[in-house]
Amino acid sequence: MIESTKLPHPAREDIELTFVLFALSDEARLALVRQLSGGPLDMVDCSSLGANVPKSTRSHQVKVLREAGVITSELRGRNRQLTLRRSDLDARFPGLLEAVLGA
Amino acid sequence: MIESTKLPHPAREDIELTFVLFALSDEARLALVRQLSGGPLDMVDCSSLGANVPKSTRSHQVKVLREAGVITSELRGRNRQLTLRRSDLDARFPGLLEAVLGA
DNA sequence: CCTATGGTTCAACTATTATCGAACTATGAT
DNA sequence: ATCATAGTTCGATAATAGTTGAACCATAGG
Repeated sequence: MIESTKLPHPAREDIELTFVLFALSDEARLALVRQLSGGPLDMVDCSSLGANVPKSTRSHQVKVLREAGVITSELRGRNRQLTLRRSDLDARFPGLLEAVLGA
Repeated sequence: MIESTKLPHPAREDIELTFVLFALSDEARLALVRQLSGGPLDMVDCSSLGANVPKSTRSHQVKVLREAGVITSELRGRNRQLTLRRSDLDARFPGLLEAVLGA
């Protein structure tokens, strides 16, 4: 049995710039990050992921962002709460997130 | 006969964020951009592109950056001079380049 | 004009990434 | 316990991106 409840997240110091840039270089993922900039959201409430998109695809997009260190995905009740790792990103790449979100 | 002397560059207003982020999400291309942040360089002098890398590969990497609007590639004599489009990028996505280069 | 240099383009191949259905897992509610 | 909900994981396939050699193009210099 694998602990799928706790998904792996990179530590702050292990977040790599190229991975972050790649994760943000997709319209759908970028839209999700914009939505999360307003505060944490349950995955099911993330309209930016698309209504008629299969959940396996949504899960994959979220995974890319999570593995890059852009968001956290925590189990809360029956849902997964997604949170933008704002302080980690700001600490590691000052100004980057602001510039991306401001654009 | 195709005008390969003048390669297409997107206008400032046509530079898209996701394309820029994608172009920068590759280590080799990012290294080139870092090198160009010190000023324009002829392609042949861009050590960041790798010494034993075939020219077709170098040309391709440069093309991705050019088509994304990150650099210009101008024919100067027998060489191609690469220039970081700093003012265009700053105008379009304030703070982005600084954040990426500063990281 | 001829040649060398620096680079582009093309075509084929490889590798990575995206999409999606199906099966499975975890939690909450009845 | 059963069931519905929310999501992950797996495996297959499609789409996109990277690498490279060979052929071609443009300019500088003899």
